[in-house]
Amino acid sequence: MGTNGRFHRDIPEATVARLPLYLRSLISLAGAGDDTVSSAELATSTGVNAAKVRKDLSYLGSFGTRGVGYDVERLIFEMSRQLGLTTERSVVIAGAGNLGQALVKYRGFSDRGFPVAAMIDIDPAKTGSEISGVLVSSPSSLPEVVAANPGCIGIVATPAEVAQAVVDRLVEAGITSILNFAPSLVVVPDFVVLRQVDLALELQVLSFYAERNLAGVAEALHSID
Amino acid sequence: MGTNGRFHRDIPEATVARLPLYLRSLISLAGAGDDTVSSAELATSTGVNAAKVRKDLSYLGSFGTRGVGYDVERLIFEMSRQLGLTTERSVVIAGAGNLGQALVKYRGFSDRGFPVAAMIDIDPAKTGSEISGVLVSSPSSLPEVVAANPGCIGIVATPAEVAQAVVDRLVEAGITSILNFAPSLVVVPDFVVLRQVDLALELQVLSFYAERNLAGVAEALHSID
DNA sequence: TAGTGTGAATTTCTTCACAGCG
DNA sequence: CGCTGTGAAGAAATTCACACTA
Repeated sequence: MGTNGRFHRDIPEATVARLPLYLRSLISLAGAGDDTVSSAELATSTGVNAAKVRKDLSYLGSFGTRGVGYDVERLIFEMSRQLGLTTERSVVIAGAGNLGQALVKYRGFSDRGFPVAAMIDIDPAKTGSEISGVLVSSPSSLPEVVAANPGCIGIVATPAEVAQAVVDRLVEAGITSILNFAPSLVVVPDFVVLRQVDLALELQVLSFYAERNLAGVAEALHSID
Repeated sequence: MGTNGRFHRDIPEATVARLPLYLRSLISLAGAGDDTVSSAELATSTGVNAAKVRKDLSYLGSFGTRGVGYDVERLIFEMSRQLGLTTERSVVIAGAGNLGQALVKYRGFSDRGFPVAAMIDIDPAKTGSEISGVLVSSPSSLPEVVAANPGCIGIVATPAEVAQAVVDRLVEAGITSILNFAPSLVVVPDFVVLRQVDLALELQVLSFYAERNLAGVAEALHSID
């Protein structure tokens, strides 16, 4: 309600899902030396239409200058703040199978401010070893890991059958943000934030649109958009 | 328009994104020997509310029986048909780096009907080798690969900088469905269906909700939902 | 009677269009 | 003049609630 602008409450979900998109673009603009950007430019560089860009940005406050555009650095700052990216948040990957190993080796997380602090696996053949410089620990060491990485995000990269049990242990150990890659429903207490990513589901959705060639309709960002 | 039921046109996007969820659940129910299921049961097993389940299923046609529920096998059949899963669709992964290698080794795709037919990489040190039984070919062999796998889906697992160029080559080679894991905007012609999955973006969205602990609000299926 | 199918109400998201300001 | 910021219109998605029927 507060019209004060410093802290605009309740940013719509759809907008939140697009903020990282703008941020990505802004960082690249900043790298290219641009210091202002218009909603139209952000629109072409993100694939979101200009009116939507303006409305989305307006939820952060009024940081634009009429006739000019937005200050790139300022927007990066405000957006990072809203996204909670000012404090680095590390990641704990549960499951050192194919997907888990891939995710540790993948640069994408650490490059964008989410370093992998640890991996967890039940297999005693794996625990104690390092993958890509990250130690694989047994589930029993979860509480210590969480204590050493406050506010960390748990990533579930285990088979679907054990996903719920794994999530329960993560929550028990104090993790309150979870990204689940296992294709199964998991339930969490109210105070835990959960997101699901199902890679095969994406292929099935593609398959649907491929069948009828309604391209463009399917162009959506993961799941949300 | 057609009230005939055999082929309900224009299923809403939001519904399409949930069909794979129902399918996953139905397959597991079928495996457990259930032959009917109610919207309430599907609701609890997918995390979607019951009214939404019924509305979604109604887009496929009227396959339920009042007072009883839905026939599991029938629903699986109709849903698979709508999703275009009756003909197997293979996948070509562009980029044999960490993410690409992870995806080939990952069972999730082939287990759910999307076998990996080939990998493509420019690095001559990689081409010719096999990863997880899949041959890594050079980009020049793309046309043959596509010809050998009609209707295949292209997966882009390359660095962001080259994603657009890679997508262009895929399209040129005849691929019309693309799943892009590179965190960058890519543009495709109208007849090509594109979906984006940005893993770090998911973490950023989690970070947003973690910051304000508005849990539950964030519970959404990637992707889109 | 138990559970579907669906119009109608509601909420959320998108798009339009333009007043207002630098 | 150019571009933001935003009310208001419009579209899409969700939820309600209940008539209907196997």
